[in-house]
Amino acid sequence: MPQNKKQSDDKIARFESALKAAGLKLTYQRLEIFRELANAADHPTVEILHQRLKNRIPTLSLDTIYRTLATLEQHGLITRVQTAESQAHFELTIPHHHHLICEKCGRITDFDWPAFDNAPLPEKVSSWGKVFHRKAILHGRCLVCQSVLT
Amino acid sequence: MPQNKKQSDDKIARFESALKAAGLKLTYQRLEIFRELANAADHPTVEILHQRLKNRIPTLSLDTIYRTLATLEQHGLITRVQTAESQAHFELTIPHHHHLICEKCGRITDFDWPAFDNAPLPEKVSSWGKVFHRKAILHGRCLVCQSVLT
DNA sequence: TTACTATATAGGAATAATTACTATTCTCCA
DNA sequence: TGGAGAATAGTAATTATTCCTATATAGTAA
Repeated sequence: MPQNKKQSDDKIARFESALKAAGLKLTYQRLEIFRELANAADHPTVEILHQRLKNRIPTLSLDTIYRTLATLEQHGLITRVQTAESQAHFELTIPHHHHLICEKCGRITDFDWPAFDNAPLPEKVSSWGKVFHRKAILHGRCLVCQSVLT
Repeated sequence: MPQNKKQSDDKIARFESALKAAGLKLTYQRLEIFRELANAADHPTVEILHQRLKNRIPTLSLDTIYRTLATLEQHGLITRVQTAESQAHFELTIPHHHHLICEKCGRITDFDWPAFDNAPLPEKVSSWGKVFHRKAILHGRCLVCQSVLT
């Protein structure tokens, strides 16, 4: 899959220049944490990222992941996903995408909804203030969990 | 405001019968925690509820609030609000309402958006599974925070 | 390259939010 | 009104996250 490889390289390249532009140092840890998140189809937690990365980087500390994610979030490179769980989930910053959340397994799936992105907002909203981002979150049960009892 | 008083009584009455129907005991603490949440215009955290209630109920423990909210959430009477903060926020369960979140002060404001509630979902969603609830979350800056520097 | 300086990391300690434990109290029903 | 089971208060424990500090590293300039 040369196309996916190419896209992945693009992300890394953009990441590297974004770090430089922000005056942040390009460290092995930051690169690998970002790469892991970029390749993850799910929306991993800090703990999960640590599990996945410590094979490659045995000395990687949890604190570094927390710090790195916080730094990258501040610079808009990654986004903290809102869930009702106690552990925070993360994803690359991708505009205009929305979330399906299975209330049984908790998995978060991305989907696009251009009609929602472009729909006019209700009047009350303009009297509240200025909106920068909009997000749709759908809760339900995924096909896998529908086929499971209870 | 006899109308608001009436609505509040209605909520309490429905709450009491919901507890009975669920086989849960009607305790002073549960009633007051629910009442406080029902009257709150904001979306309080456990800590805030505790602050507000301990005037009336000095011995009320944090654990009771945590336990009570968890119980009421399990029975669908209240809802845990998804935010990026570490502390959980709660509200009465009210179908078809959405959230405006100010990225400066963090305050959560409710709004209605019937056009969103009734909009057709993208095709991909039906191949994912079955959707029970949909929610729109708008991030931006409220008028008060717009008038503040930085 | 090499040396320097400021930033980043590892590892462990500390904090914050939430949940568990247990003796006591209270609700509900007979 | 009494008794059984559920709920609470107070505290201890756990979980998620952040802080602290000595060491290591990246980026820069000679």
